[in-house]
Amino acid sequence: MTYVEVILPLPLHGTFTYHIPREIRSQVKIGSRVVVQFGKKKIYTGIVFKLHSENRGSYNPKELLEILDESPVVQEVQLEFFVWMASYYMCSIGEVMNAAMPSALKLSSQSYVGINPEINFLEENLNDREFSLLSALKGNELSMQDVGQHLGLKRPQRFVKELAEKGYIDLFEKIKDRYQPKKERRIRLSSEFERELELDSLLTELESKPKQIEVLLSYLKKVPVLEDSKSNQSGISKSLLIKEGVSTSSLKTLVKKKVFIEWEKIVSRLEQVEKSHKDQIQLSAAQLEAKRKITKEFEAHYSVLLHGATGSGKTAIYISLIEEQLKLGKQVLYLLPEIALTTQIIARLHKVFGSNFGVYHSRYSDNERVEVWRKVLKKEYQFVVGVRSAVFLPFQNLGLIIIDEEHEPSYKQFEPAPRYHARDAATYLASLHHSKVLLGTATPSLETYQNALDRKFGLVELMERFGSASEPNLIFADLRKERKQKKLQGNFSSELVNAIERSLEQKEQIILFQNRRGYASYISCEDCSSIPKCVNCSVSLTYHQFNNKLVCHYCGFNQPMISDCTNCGSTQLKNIGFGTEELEEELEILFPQAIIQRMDLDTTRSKYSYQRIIEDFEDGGIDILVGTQMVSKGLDFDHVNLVGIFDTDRMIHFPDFRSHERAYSLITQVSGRAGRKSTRGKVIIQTNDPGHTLLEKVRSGDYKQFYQWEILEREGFSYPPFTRLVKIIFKHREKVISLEGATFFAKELRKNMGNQRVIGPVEPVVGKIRNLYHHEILLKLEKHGINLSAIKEYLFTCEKMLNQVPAFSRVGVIFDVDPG
DNA sequence: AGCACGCCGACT
DNA sequence: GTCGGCGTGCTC
Repeated sequence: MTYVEVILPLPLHGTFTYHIPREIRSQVKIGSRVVVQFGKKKIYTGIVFKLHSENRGSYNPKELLEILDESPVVQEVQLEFFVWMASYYMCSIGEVMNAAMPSALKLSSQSYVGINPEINFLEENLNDREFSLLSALKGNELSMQDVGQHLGLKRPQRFVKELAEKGYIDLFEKIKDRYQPKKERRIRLSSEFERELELDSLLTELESKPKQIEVLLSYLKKVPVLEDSKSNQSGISKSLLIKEGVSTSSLKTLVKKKVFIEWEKIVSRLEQVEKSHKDQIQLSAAQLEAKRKITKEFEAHYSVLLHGATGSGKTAIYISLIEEQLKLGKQVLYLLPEIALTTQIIARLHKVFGSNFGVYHSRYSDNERVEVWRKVLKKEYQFVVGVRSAVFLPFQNLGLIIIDEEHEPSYKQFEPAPRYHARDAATYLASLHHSKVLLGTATPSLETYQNALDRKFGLVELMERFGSASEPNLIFADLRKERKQKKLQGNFSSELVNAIERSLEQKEQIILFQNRRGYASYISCEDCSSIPKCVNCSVSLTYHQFNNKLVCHYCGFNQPMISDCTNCGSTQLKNIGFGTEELEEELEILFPQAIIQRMDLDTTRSKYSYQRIIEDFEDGGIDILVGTQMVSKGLDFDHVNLVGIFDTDRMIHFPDFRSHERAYSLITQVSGRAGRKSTRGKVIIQTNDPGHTLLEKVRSGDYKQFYQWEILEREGFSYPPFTRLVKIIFKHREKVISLEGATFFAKELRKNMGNQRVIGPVEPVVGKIRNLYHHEILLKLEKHGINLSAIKEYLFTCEKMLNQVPAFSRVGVIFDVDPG
């Protein structure tokens, strides 16, 4: 084997051939990381995909520079998974690699400049700029960016290249961001004082040095050296000892005297929790029955849908199934959407599994992710709970994948590629491992439910709420009526205001839900009705009160809040629409005595703020919690007896074929937060149209009724689950070119695929993002009797054709398979 | 993607 | 001249 095919983390199709130097030929293994040069200078980490002896391409392969791993960090099944994902979601395998691996595992190089030590130059021969750079480089290396900054040049390459040619400086590539193991300084007593006699004489010796005695006694208090000499071996962390308030300098002296030994130990960043055997889960009769049915259904199906009402205790069933798999020596992946992976659920799992499982979360740092990756690889973790990207972890023998809240749209990644759906990807992953898949939700996606009805998936229902919890009482507050009767107070119906009052009196807690999706409050001038817009995107700016700024939710552009209209100068500016901030403000006026807390992206930005709010709410430190989707999932509170839902109509009428499905599940999920224990909860849904069919279905509380109604709509308009969609997105700086490019593409598609299957091009709701104009084509493909991979090939051909037209050569094309 | 190269127009 | 701004082509 003289050549390797290497996957590089780039948006370029295919793998790249490199020659293996003879000396390292035996060490190259599939799945190991290697270091290669790609292009003129850039150095990347790639993954060995294949070994072979024939160089088929017309390229002259470069040499492999280095092998980073003795044993593979990527499993062969994973590579198979990568290949599938790249082809199904129409992206490069490099993009899959990029999404899959924590960045600390895929180092890349940066250009650096250093002084050439072999050359002596005369300062008087240098011009100002040369002198400036060379003095900055004395005993120093600078990155290309640093050079640019230092000299005030946007393109330092030109100048640097010239200097390098003169031989004054050296150019080299340096690898950045290597994984750093966490190190801890530890202290232990020198072993010669481990016995009583020596220790006594040491104490006598130190008699005149009270501070040092103090250090010693502090240590002995923490580490009982005499009683248990083994405890001295691992000693104590230095910072812990210092926290005891001992003098740092005395400790230093004692280390110098060799009384104490100080050393560095590599420690895990991951939380260590001891297993508490107290928390054996007890399943109720209904849960046991559901579990038995699941096991039964797995005999005939790979995938089973657990359709369980909110509050029916699905998690307990999962835990029980996970325990079974672990006993069989199988691995388990438990997927949760971002917002549902809370400290509550992690704490619950810790109680049962100790620290024997991994948590894979976006709040984790890259170094932490590498540690989880490595532990899965070494099989130290047989079980991982994680978000979307946890499907990429190096599992070797999965027995079960649980996808909780299966219907959640956040399982679909949109940017960047791969635009994968974690539920569907996990289902494929399971097939590679011959593993089972359990999908859990109270409100299944239409796709999944249809699969269940068609008996492609097993179906188990668990409709009984756990314990004494009862169904919440749903009340629809008619906003239109109240508006006529002038009973509305701001955004609050009298019905809701009264209910909040009662709850506050009863010392019960309240959750208010405001969905901001596709909608945000904006500013409008009352005189000329102009609206401040983002300079890069075609969206209105959202007003953020906490920092008094106008912010673009697409690109992050922001500007200070304006006091008068930029168009006509009028000071009559009006806040249109409302977000959580405005609700919070209104509440403060309506209920000045209540403690109100807002929970949304803005208030949960820092690492622990989310947790803090939840804990505060649990402890009763908050009366009213106002939030976005974050409050809808995975939180079990015992003292919430009222839930208020705002903005129902916008949810229902959002311009998207899934809006009904989304609205149904959101309302149902949020409602489930009410009355988890003993008391019957109340849910007030504010709407202008209480008679809407969707709300009728919500009221019935019967998912099947909703399904039967909505599935007809989908069939009638040929939407999923009856078809498969591919969205094709076109981007260009010029609006006309974007449109014309899309039109060209659509015409080509219609020629070969017929008029029926091709929709568009259309300008999306947000037509301009980051200064690029977007247009979209929607391709509707039948589920059966169609060669999907041939169509995908054809789409790539169309892309090439488009880019061959000089006018459209710069039109960016994105394929989004099964768009969200 | 990231980089080099080359062309152009705008400054001192 | 020299700089910054693009557009273009190429990478095993």
